[in-house]
Amino acid sequence: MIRIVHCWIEHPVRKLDQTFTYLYEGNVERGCRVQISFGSRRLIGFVDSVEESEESREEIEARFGMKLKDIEGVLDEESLITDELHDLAMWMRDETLSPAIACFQTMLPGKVKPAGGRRSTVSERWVRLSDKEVSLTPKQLEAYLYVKEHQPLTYSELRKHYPNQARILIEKEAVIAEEKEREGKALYASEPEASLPLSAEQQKAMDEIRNSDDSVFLLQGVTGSGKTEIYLQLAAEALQKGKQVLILVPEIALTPQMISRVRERFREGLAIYHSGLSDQEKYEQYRLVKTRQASIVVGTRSAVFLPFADLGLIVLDEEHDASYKQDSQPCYHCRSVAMHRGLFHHCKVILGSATPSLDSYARALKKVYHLVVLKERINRTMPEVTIVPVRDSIRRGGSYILTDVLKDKMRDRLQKKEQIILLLNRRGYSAQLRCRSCQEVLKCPHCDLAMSWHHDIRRLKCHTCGTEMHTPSACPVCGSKAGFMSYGFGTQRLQEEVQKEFPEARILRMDADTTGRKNAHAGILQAFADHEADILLGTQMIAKGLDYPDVTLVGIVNGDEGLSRSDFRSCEVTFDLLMQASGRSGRGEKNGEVVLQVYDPGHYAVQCAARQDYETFFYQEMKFRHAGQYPPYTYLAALTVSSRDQRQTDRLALALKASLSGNFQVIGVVSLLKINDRCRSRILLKGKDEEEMRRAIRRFIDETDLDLKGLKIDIDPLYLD
DNA sequence: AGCACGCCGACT
DNA sequence: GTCGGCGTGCTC
Repeated sequence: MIRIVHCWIEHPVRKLDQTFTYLYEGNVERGCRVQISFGSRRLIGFVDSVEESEESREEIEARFGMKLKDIEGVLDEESLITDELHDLAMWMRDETLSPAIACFQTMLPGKVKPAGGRRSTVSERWVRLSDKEVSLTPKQLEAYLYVKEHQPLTYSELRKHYPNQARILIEKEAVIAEEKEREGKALYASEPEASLPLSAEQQKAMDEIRNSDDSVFLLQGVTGSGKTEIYLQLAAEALQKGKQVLILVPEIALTPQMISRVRERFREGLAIYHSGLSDQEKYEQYRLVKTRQASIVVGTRSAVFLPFADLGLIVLDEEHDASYKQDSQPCYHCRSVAMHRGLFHHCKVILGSATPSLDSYARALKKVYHLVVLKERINRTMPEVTIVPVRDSIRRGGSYILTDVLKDKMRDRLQKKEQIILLLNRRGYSAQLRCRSCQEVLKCPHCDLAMSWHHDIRRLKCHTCGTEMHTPSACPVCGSKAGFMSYGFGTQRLQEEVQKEFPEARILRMDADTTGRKNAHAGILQAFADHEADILLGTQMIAKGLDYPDVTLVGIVNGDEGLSRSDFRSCEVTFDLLMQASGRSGRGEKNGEVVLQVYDPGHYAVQCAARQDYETFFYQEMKFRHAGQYPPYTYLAALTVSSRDQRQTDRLALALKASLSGNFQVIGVVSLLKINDRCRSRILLKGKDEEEMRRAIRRFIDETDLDLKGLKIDIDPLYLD
């Protein structure tokens, strides 16, 4: 018998996004990686399907009308993916219009990706008793009995207890040592904590979800209303039925509280999965899920692809968060994938947020999702919000960084020994430098964006590509040596200002510059939780999820800066940020307060956030979206072309525009800013029928003979600038 | 993407 | 006469 094997080729080229047929006489199944020769090169293939045939090789080749090569070797004994995940990859290929192999690569942990990555897995030495009788010294006998009691155990653990005996036991063959693939350990609570009592409102929400036959729920609960407890109690029920649970969070480093609450609650194994893990660690967590040693997973976007066999619940916390969308190929949205998997497993999917995305809330109002609302905070108090117009402060000769109102309130809280969070959504010291002579902003040599001055390292940084450099002695535009003026301010400058104003205060700064090291997030947050500082100051990364009972004042320094962006979602993003950040205040016994320093105090995003009024914001923003025919009233698809050469970029973009037509608008070509030395141009499709736009793009890809490298397709893009 | 094959200009 | 330019096209 011979096997006819159809494989995807490890090649990200669009033209090669098809299966190629090989022959193999040994055993191989769908979802294994295979070594093949392709043209003159040796590549890895990923098996899509296998046909068993009794025909001769010649008969098969005649049937296919071509000569077929043999598979040179099989890399995996068992399939890396379930049939469900295989279908999911195919669905993603359709949905995101990206090559199948790119979908498989996204789904699998680095170690077992079809392409790239170090293949070898880390192994570990394990010891167990042999059945050989040998004479031992008393100390050796003690070690021998230790193995007997604790086996199987690792060699390194035996060495820890019996450093001098371990090797001799193996030499005497009293115990056998063998190498095994290293396994991860699931986390458990040895003594699970009891559920917290639910408020009447929580109980009602819980019952509504539990007793409904709907599959997708939008749980909208104001910050501090106790959504997590509902997740945990629903999870407990699913686990009790022997099912698995997936809890998705936007960014793992910022949710230590979520992890510890999940870990302390259940006796079942917990796996943690996020992009900060090394390939080996990811692989271990993946194995934990596959072997069902872990029944519950807390993870970020990529965790949605773990090989669950029997999911009982999927939770997507902070469902509006932009990090659920991958902005490189395949540009998938974790929310859609989660719902797709929920459908397959017949399990409930809970989308949770205080500020649902407009798209989700609109769907909930249309009853596509089942809307469940929590209106009250557990402690029944909402923070008191003060809007402070920065212009007034400037007009009166005050600071444009810290207004007097904010300073007074900070002084008051510091005196009471309560904690303060200050949010400024910009890193660095100053935002930009301008030439004193020609007034041009100093830009990154690789991107069309302003360089930011970082005072601590006395260098300029590009926040987009990471380039660092010294201040040039002459202006690169006009050549003048007149020097530069700084404009705008970032977290470093804010820290300096606050320290000047409150010399006694202990300040922690948290932004991309102070959290570069692994686990630096956790360290800073822990220090703040332990009251090692009075003020936590940082970028938007401190706006999400944190829960510190002694924080009674949150100051948002440049609250509405986001409104000046040109993106159609900028109001929504700003509103979310203000709401989320305000929610960090007054979560404990003491009443909380929030100060919003803004330039446009009348803007509806600011006004609604100050009143914690999601509904009014929603309807206002929907009017704006309707007027501009933006999502959720229409669907968008962004096609971005990039290359080193502006002319080449334009050529492909224009060809794209010329050949795309259908019942949708084609907007552009728009030239975007250069990033990392790549010129970029974009075309935007806007229409009522998403599938029709996909069909048109697919047709173009199939029929064009242009070189499509550098083309990024993003169906339903989140940001346009 | 590679790496063939392929059809025209300047050299020993 | 040949060496080699990189244009076009294929890879089971």
